[in-house]
Amino acid sequence: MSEAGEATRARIEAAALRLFVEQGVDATGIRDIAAAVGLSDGALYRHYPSKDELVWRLFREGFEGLAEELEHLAATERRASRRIEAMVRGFCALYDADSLLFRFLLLVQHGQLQRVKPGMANPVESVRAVIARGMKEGEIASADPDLVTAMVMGLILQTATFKVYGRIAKPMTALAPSLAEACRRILGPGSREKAGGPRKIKA
Amino acid sequence: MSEAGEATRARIEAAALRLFVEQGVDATGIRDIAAAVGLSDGALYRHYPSKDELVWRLFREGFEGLAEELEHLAATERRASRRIEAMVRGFCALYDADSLLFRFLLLVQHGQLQRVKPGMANPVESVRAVIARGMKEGEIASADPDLVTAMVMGLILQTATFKVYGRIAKPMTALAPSLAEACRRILGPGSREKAGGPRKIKA
Amino acid sequence: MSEAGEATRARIEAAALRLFVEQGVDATGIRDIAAAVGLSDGALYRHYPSKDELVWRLFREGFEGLAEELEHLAATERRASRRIEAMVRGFCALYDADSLLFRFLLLVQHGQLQRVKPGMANPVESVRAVIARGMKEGEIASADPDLVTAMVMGLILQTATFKVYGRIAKPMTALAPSLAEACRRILGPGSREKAGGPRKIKA
Amino acid sequence: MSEAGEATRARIEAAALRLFVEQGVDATGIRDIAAAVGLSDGALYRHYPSKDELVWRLFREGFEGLAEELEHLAATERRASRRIEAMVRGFCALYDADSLLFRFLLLVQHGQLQRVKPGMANPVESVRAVIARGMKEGEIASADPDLVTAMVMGLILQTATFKVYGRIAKPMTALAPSLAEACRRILGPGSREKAGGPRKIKA
DNA sequence: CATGAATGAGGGTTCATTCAT
DNA sequence: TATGAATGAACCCTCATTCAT
Repeated sequence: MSEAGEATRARIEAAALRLFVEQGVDATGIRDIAAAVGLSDGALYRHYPSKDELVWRLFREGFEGLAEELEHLAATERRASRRIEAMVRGFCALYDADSLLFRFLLLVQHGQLQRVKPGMANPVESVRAVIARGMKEGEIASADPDLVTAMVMGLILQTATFKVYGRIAKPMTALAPSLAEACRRILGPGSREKAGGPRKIKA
Repeated sequence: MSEAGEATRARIEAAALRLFVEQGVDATGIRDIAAAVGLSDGALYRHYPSKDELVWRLFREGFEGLAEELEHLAATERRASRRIEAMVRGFCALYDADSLLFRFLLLVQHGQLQRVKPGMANPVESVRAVIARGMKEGEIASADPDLVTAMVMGLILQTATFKVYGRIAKPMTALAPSLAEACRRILGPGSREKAGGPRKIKA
Repeated sequence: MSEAGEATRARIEAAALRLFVEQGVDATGIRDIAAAVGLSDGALYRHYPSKDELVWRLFREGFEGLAEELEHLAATERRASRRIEAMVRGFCALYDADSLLFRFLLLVQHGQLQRVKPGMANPVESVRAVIARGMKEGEIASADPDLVTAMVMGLILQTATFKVYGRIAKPMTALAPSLAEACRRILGPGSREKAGGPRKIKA
Repeated sequence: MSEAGEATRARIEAAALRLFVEQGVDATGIRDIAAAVGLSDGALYRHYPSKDELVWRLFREGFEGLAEELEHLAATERRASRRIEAMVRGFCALYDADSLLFRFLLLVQHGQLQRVKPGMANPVESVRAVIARGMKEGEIASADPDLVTAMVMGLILQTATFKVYGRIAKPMTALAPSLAEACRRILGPGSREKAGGPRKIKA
């Protein structure tokens, strides 16, 4: 009972994710998903109360899962620069392992972000927390943490986006060192670093 | 006729842009736009052959207009680093002047980018061209130009996105110096620069 | 414009009323109505925002129209017994002229009555008002006006219902004198009437 | 099995009756009923072959049960006027004891009456038989028995309906004497009664 | 007996688009 | 040009019913 239900649910999620990414959410009908899974339309409603809810759950799982993974990654390191690097590498590995999920996240974020509640695990907050802490502890140059977070995330996400559109062919994992180095430069050395490095970004 | 037609068309575009950004493209009906302009539904078809076409024209105008503006900006400077800075400042100024347009571009890009033909003016190509040329001429550290383009653009675009969601309050113009500085760091010094700067990004 | 719209609306109402009575409201689809009018399904929504609203408007028009007619009828007479008689005769005439409307009212009342707002014209209130006034002015035997209203209305409505089911063949108009006489008996003589008549109903 | 089956069936009927009255038959799904009883949807089909059948059996049981009760009541008395009074009192007592059943009967009658076959016990026929016999035996004024039946029944049913809608607060039992008195007046004295009473209704 | 996943027809409704006026 | 009635396909969803477990 639970077994068959679970399996069906997983197949629905996989099919929905793929179709949403391939055709867009609005262009993908509940019937398309059902047909892809080999089910009738009505059957989907045993597993999800509505299409909106299906989209939201897919988004939420990926969104929160990513945040938790990033936080886990950050927790494995003690210095800010190493934390960032771990997160960058981790993200790249996740992307290569399941790019569909990230393309979906990228695709629907504008519609779903407003449903994200303050208490939820949130990758943006995860990154921001590492950066803000690094600034406070003097390992990262002081600056507006939101701006720096935006820049660091944009770096990564736009690279992933370029991959989606075929502008970049290499796997993200191969680019991880370069992305990490770019992050390092943007973050700059904190006050506790030895002098002589590049000046910080203030903003 | 042309005069009144032009004016009507401008009002349609303005209303459509606003509604598309506020509610999403699919959630905005032809009737919503017509009502916002004070027209009946059928009347819109005097000006645009279809909703898809309206979206595409809006996208294309903004997309090509941005590319042309960026190229114009780049042409005002002779050194790569100055070109980049001019483009960053120019983009920020444009964003502050008409953020709706950029939000629209950000919103619909995933659906429209595939319609962009090679010959069209393209902001990504504009940025990439400046970067590639800077590399060839030794003003920018050699690296994969696509990767560097992605990183530079991501920097800017994600910051703009953060603004959209209220994470960042300052106008983009105020952030332009910081964004330009970040770009400079990512691009690194070329082989013709004096030694002692940070190492280049290779990727 | 208005002309064609009005005409279509009238045809929709007539078809809907007939189908609702023939098959029941829930068993009648929007498509059935559209087909009966020779329209496509979507076209109905230019005239009515929803099926529920169509039902409600039909009910409301009939309900309020009946109330107004009854009040008009009552206003033509000065003595309570004559008022009642006028209302009974009037109702019977209306029924014979448009039995579909009354069958519809009878059919959907249980679902629509809760939407009736206190301020609305209401046939029950109209009848009750005449009865209550007759009691106050001593022309009708004092009793619980709600109970008496129920009895008087039930008299009439159940007769109409019997007609619907074919138990009674004669037109309501032919039965009006008998119905009026029955009402008279139920209402009884007021304190101002001469003695010797039947005793009043107290309840 | 029979024992548990019987109990389950009773719980299903009680839940169905309540939900049908509260929400309407069409608005009440098989799932609502199942959930109210603590069963799964499919399980109901062990007890009833279809929803229509469930509705019909509920109606039939109440309809025939009422007829039988009325006939039993009528059989306890020998004079027509006493018979009517007994039926009125009996109906009122039944209503107060199980108003849900009568509300259900009132609610679904328009849809179910056409399934009533001539041979079935039928409260309308029961009442009509008493009235017709009373006329034949000279205890009730001669008139169209169907009309008189309609009037008598309407008297009672509309009062019950008013109770449903809160227009009348007292229990039906308390109103029984008034209702009986009203019936007496409508029926009038037969030819065997002493002179001087009110004239008969002819119709 | 009971479960709950699945069916599939049908529900009301929306919407881009057309066209007579 | 502009209107708004009309189209018709497609949408998401509900629901009575069936059936393997």
